[in-house]
Amino acid sequence: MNIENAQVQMRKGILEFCILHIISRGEVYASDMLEELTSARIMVVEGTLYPLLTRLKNAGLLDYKWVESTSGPPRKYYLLTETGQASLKGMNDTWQELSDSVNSIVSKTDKHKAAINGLTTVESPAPAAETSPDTPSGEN
Amino acid sequence: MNIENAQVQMRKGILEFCILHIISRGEVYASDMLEELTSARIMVVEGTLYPLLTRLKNAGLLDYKWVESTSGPPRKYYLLTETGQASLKGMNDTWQELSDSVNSIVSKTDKHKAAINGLTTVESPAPAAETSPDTPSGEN
DNA sequence: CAAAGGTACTATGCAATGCAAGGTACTTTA
DNA sequence: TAAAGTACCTTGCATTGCATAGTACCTTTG
Repeated sequence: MNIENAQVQMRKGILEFCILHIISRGEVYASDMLEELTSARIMVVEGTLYPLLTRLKNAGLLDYKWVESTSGPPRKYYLLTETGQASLKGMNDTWQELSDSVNSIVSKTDKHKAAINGLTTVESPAPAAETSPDTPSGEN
Repeated sequence: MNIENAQVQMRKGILEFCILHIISRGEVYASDMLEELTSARIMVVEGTLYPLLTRLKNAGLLDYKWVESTSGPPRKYYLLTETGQASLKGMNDTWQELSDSVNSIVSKTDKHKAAINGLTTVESPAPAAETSPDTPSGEN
């Protein structure tokens, strides 16, 4: 997949985790969540956030209350339910383990490159590998 | 989503990234990739890995060659194409930025909890929030 | 030599989430 | 009163990881 698509795919599961974190700090409405995601360089828009909030509400992880605004329509302020807090605890572990796993693989590659280059950190292109024609069975 | 599903969702995009890293170190076949994923605590099975390898091959990121085995059927040894190497470079940045984003959000929450608890690091349960009845419009 | 076991690989439909695009509704301003 | 700003909603689609069932080759055993 191309880089943009890779970014989309890598956000799956992550966005919910981030949202639960943001809401866990106290009641907050959608626009504030978007601001914080943007400042953390996770670029999402309302069309992504509202369906996610609805899904989390329906799954029992969130509750909300309407609050009148002094400058526009009323707003939904969200907070975590106890289910949501429990879910967030679990996802903390999930994220930590996944992140450790990925970083251990990445650092093995970096060490491998360092070893090949005699401890220099300059990356040199690997020699192009020859592709032999398929043998036992045809192209899949 | 529950924790197991969260793990599945969080792997989207990540698995390809890990596979590209593993293959970037030199030609390798599927069973070795599975071993390394397992040792990094990313538990996948053949039914997940082979379709991914096929997809990456079809996308031009990988090549393979058949190699006779001394103890079973022939094996496909995979290596990255130049496209695959370029893709991996891009995904390094994608992963790094996403990881930094998530960790910044997570650490903001931790600081918030520490502030609430008067700089102790012991987590205490947040008081359950009251949910008011819906007001301007019905339940979504 | 045939059957069984081990190993390697293939194919495919499904579940689930993030996304894009179009939309409604309330409040404020001109 | 209409336009602009703000807040929220809906829905179909793209994509990947997964589970399951399957094929095929090689080695070992009977």
